[in-house]
Amino acid sequence: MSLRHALLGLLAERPGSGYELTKRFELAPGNVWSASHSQIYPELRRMAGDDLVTAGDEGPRGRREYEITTTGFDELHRWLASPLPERSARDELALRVFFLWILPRDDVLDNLERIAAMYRDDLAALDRLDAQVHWGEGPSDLMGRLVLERGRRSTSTMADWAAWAADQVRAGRDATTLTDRLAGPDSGA
Amino acid sequence: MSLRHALLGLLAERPGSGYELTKRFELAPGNVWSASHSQIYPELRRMAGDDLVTAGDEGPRGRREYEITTTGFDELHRWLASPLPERSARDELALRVFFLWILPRDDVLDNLERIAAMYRDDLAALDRLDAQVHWGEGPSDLMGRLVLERGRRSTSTMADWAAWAADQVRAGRDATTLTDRLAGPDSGA
DNA sequence: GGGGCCATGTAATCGGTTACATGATTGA
DNA sequence: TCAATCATGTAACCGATTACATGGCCCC
Repeated sequence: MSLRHALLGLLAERPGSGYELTKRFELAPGNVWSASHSQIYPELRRMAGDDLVTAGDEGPRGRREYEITTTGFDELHRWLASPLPERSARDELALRVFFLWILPRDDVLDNLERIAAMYRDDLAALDRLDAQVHWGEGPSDLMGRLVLERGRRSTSTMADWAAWAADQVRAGRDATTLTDRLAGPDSGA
Repeated sequence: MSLRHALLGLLAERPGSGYELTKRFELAPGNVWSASHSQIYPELRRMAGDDLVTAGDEGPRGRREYEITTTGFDELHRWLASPLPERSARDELALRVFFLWILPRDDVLDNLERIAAMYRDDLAALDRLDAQVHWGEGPSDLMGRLVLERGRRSTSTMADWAAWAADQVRAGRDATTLTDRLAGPDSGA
């Protein structure tokens, strides 16, 4: 139930409406979590029902501002003190690489190179995000920068890995095992 | 619908039963994807219905072996040629770090250090996995090793990051902004 | 005989995505 | 006036997790 805690965390900084929280999500923690408004609105209601947040009166265009309660703060603290979650092991891109062996060697190389390029693009996107966020000097900004740096390091490592993986395939350590579209008469399948 | 393709990929190597595929999942691609038997059995049935696999006769204890069809191979190729998936941006651990700022400085450090230790454990687990897998010399083994190396690099980068993040907090660049349990009389909150 | 593993299934529930749907406000 | 953006909601569906449930086979 991470969405709930993410919302509590965002509201711990300052109150906000569902719409606003949806937008905030795309910025700072967008790097590590995402949520759509269709998920956020009902969740905020449920949280109000559980006394984790209080719902303000309806404003301008149906706008309703939520504020974290002391119960909400307690829950947030409880979450942060709970055992560390396992890493989830669900990476579709890596799964694809795992099965690339069924393709001819050239296609494998093409895939790995496109993957490397994609990671490099991701890295550039993170830099753009960094420039876009109005970093302050508070403690939450420090953590935000640390998490962004995490994304940068991770993405950069993956870009390097993909390039390295392409080299491994290219280097021919296994030229005879990967199926080769242009395989000579001697090399078999 | 990655599970379907993951199963096709595993069956592309050799046929197997639902039980066996569940076990195989934990090994080679366990690093990057996971699936439980309760998900695998019904999916194999549906896949048989879609002619992606053929179900063999019932064996010893209800065991039924599945084999990939040419339609299944086509679908697997189609998947590998489809546009690269976006990276999912769903990392609960990073989300937690993002909200650590609400804790006192010492607890932040404690968390980051435990996270670094966890990554180091993960890295050791990957090495154990490596030792456990019976790597052959085929093309699928090459890709398997590449994907495992991906996990190693990623995990190692994250371990370094967490240690670095702890240093950043410790280094006091922000000692006055992160709440400090032992804050002197002058430093306020 | 019994413990452990092989082997398969179902049902409830949950979190998330996608699509559908509506309308007010603001500024060019 | 019209487009963009603010602002909120619902419903269908889907993939995944958890728990429940059953029973055969093999070896000690």
